[in-house]
Amino acid sequence: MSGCGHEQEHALTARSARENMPGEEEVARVSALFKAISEPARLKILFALRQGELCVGHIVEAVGGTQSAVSHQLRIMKAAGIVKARRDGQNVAYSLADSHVVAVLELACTHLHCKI
Amino acid sequence: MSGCGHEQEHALTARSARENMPGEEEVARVSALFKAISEPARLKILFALRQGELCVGHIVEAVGGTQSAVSHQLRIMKAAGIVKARRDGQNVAYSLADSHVVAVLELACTHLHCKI
DNA sequence: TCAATATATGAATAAGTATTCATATGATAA
DNA sequence: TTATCATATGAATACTTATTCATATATTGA
Repeated sequence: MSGCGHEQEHALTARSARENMPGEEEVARVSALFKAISEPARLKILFALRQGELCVGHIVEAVGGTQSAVSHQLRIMKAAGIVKARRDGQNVAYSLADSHVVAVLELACTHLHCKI
Repeated sequence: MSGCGHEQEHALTARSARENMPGEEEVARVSALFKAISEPARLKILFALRQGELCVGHIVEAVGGTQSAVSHQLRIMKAAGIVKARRDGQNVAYSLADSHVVAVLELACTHLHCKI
């Protein structure tokens, strides 16, 4: 396996990595969160909602695609705790669940050296 | 489409969303980044590398799975600019490309109210 | 050079996920 | 209540992505 030249240094790191490895359930939750914001179509919805609350019809206008697809995507992000919904008469208005989402987005953009 | 009750407020937001929507290419880059860190197997590798540089053999020990699968996952994360590789004799040592990655991870955990 | 070890990779299959289509639900106004 | 508009959803298909298996490459020591 690892007759690694840095046995001394790496062995400690490896042991520490095993000991500090989060459990399957926590890993799954983090995974679900990133999956929910990793599809281009959903990212566009997030970028739109960054400007403020929007009802589904306006989201469809802003990001393109069909009403059905957008609705499915909103459901996934709502289940992941990324957006929240509020019924408003015939419409349903969506908004970002909290500020962490935008912060994660902006940090990612910083990493990519892009000026979104 | 949207005879939305909040026409006045939402119309401005919707226009702003359209105007500030990043281009396809930028969306794709952000998407690729989040995809790269969204698989449980890859997340585990990131959690391991958070402790410091590790060669492939040690990563396999820390996260489980086959050598081949881990190698494929490392390739994906390297292509996404998340980890970097350094040959060290027979081994290849991997480490996190920069601190933004850990920051994104930790922010995500904050969002999920988990104490990783 | 040969054998041994560590890592990488192409191709196939398996698994997972998005999109579409048809239709259902919920709300309003007539 | 009925017609209409906005949104949601189940099921099927299409698409994308991960994992496996076999094997290739690279490095070191004998």
